[in-house]
Amino acid sequence: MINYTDILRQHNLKATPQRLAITDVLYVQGHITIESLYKVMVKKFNSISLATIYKNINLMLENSFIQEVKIPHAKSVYELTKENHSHFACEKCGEIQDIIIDLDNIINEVARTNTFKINSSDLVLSGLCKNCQQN
Amino acid sequence: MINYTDILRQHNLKATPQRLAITDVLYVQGHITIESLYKVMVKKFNSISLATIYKNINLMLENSFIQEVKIPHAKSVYELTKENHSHFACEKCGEIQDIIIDLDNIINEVARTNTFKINSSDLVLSGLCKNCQQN
DNA sequence: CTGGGTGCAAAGTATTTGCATGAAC
DNA sequence: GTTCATGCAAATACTTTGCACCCAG
Repeated sequence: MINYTDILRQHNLKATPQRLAITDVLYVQGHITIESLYKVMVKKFNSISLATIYKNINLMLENSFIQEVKIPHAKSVYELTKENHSHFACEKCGEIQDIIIDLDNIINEVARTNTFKINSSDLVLSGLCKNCQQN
Repeated sequence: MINYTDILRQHNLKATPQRLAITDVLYVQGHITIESLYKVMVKKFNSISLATIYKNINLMLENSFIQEVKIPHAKSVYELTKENHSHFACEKCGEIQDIIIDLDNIINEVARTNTFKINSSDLVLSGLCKNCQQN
């Protein structure tokens, strides 16, 4: 388990056991829904409340400590903020994978042929993961 | 106003005035949230209920007659199904624009270097539209 | 000690469901 | 006439808020 105490403090968040556990879960799982996060957290803190989950997720989002990823036809997942990347979502099992895709050429091309200024891009590819192709 | 009666019937949906109005609004507006759609519909049918909006949106989604577009940091919008395209979302005024981007090369490249099979892609670019860059 | 965090309960918002009436076909 | 849609009200799901108590710093 990575020590996120200092990182939380840099984001002006007290390093409570609940928050350390949330960051640890995010680190280990990579991507997780609110519902699954709550289920995992209840195992560690049997009296934790959903309100605590929501409050912390929202604080961490405001801080850009984590990011929300909106998945077509599924619930949003949350992940620790890292360098730009895209996502693959398995339509059958729901697994989410990070994928590194260089979108710079595309974004530059779009910027050149349009009147708007692009600040960020969100790409989700959907399909079947290796396991789900076979079963 | 385009006549969507036959198209609705092809999707096994009765062509009620409410449904024709929803399709017309989607056609004219391009992209709309549930909330805005409801406000527009109330002007046309003063006793329409939100339940009718949701039931019809859900039916049309199941039919692939319309699509949901999930926008980062904003509410989902709905649009009539058309050929593959991506979206631009203005972070300031919320305007959504369709953009045609050829992602085939990228998707082929990703498919070649990964173990999953890709069925669809959802790309949303965010930034500032022409107007919002100036004001 | 002090300020912020947690957990509970209640409130608020979003969405779905059941059912009687009414309209499409 | 039959089937399905609408609109209302109630139910469910999801998320936020207020507050008393508690813990990190």
